[in-house]
Amino acid sequence: MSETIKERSLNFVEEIVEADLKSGKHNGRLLTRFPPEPNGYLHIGHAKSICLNFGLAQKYGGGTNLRFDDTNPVTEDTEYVDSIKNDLRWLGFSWTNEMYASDYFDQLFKYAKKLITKGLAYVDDSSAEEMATQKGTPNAPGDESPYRSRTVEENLSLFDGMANGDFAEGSRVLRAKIDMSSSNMLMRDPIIYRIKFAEHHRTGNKWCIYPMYDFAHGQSDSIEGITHSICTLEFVSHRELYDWFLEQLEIFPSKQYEFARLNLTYTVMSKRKLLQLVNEGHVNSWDDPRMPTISGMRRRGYTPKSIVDFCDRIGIQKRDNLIDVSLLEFFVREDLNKTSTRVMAVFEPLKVVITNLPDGVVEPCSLENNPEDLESGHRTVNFTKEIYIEQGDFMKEPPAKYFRLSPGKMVRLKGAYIIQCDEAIENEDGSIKELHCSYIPSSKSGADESGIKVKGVIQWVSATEGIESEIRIYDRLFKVEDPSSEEGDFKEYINENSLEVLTAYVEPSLKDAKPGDRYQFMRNGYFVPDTDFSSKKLVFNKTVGLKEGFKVG
RNA sequence: UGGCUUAUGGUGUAAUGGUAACACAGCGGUUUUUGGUGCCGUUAUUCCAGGUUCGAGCCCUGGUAAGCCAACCA
Repeated sequence: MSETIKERSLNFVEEIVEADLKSGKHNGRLLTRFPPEPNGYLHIGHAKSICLNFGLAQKYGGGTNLRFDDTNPVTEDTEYVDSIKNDLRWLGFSWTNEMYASDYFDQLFKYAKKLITKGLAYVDDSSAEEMATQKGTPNAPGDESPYRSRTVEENLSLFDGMANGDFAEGSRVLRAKIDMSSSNMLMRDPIIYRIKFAEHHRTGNKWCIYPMYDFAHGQSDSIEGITHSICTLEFVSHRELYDWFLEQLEIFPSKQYEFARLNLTYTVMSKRKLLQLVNEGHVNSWDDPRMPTISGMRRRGYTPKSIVDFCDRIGIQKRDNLIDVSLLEFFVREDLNKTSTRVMAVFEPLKVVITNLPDGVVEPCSLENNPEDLESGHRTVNFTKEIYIEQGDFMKEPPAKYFRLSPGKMVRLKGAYIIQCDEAIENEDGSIKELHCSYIPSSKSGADESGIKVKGVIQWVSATEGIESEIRIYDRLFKVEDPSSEEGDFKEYINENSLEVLTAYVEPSLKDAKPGDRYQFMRNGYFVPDTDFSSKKLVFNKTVGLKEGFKVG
């Protein structure tokens, strides 16, 4: 094979990085950052950003800081810090430094004073409503605040007063003095500090004033020496302000670049909406397997590799996108197909009596653990006189090309024998009660001398040795592709039937399943032990189904 | 009556002035002791109108459409 692997083309951020590296900017140093606010759990959209930021550093020999953007104590909590770090590690990334915007509160306070001293910031006593009016609209310029012309000395003293707790929450703010008629609303004297008598998860009660995002993020980047500060598209108009602060403060000129956030079909991706789903009980928790959170996907059975591969494939761009969830499912199937142990489970049992197998006989059968992995070995499953098969694997009057069981027809029981259906015993209502079949003794799997060729191979579970297990099957959370763009509230489009719980018979080996084990229930799908799993009560989550070929009806 | 950003098959991503390609999805075939996997094949694409050029998805002009911006959120 002499195929030349075509070099993967660069996305626009990589092009910028390569150009900067080539031109010797920052002496070839590269430092990115992943800046979550600790007010919610990470989701698949964050994974895109994580793969970009950490991936860039890995590819070009730089570093990535994990920085918690914790400037709003009202919504933030250490619980979220821990979950974010846990998710990041699980995805397989390690950060250069663990940082907190709150570590810079002292420095930020000094920066604010510097701005005041330069005549570029002032304390404003206007109410929120008054300031909103002053702001104007995107189509009309704003008006200057009556407090805009306070002296440097007065501003300095008032700002100290704010920090000392002399003023009531909401009574005063510090604003940058820029341009009330700018076409960019963010440049119309943005608020940079507000009073909040709230306990911060790290600084406790040290502060009662907290910087706004725009007065914290760029400066934090600058303090850390971040070379490429990558964020999502809604921050494009913040860039002008970002640059303005760093320039006026005369500090390290980090640069901001923006890419389009990820949207996935049949789900929502904003933390606000996900929080609503949790708080209003539409799902059970942040790590509910239906959630697009990293923790939910982990519990659902997604692998880190499948998520990283997905992020790699969707690329980085500036246009809005809505990615088909089937692409995500492709990557998890691709990974799980190679790595998961094959086992047998029956969800809708139909009893089969093997009439020519004597009572009490137990016939050990050897089954491959994974045909895709020759190292995975074999296990023994016992064949007994009474077994269960899937109801759908028998039809009294089968359609054309139906390869499973029907009166007089044969199928192979996976890893065991070929059986023939001799008689279907019916209940009074005409439904099938059980099947009487005979097995072909010379057809044992691996030693088949019968010469019989059958097209159908089905899974089965011994009725005497199989064990019961709870199975949780998940469907898409929403009934429409893009709930956020539909009329009305997104919650009107919730799929009420996204969770189905049933009881199945599974082969005995699953009693020893452990968290993190991954299984393919043959001819069905991929399943993982849930966090509720115990050897006394087996609980499996369905990650994703196998691709379906032939469909009856 | 503004500013900014974007526009390539059904979905997503390439093509960096020179044959519009790759993945997913779909469809068909083949292999198979999973109707899975693998392998092979196949359908379908440059928002519109002008312009520059030997040549335009790419450059220019003008439209159109979509997204973002008026939180003491990030």
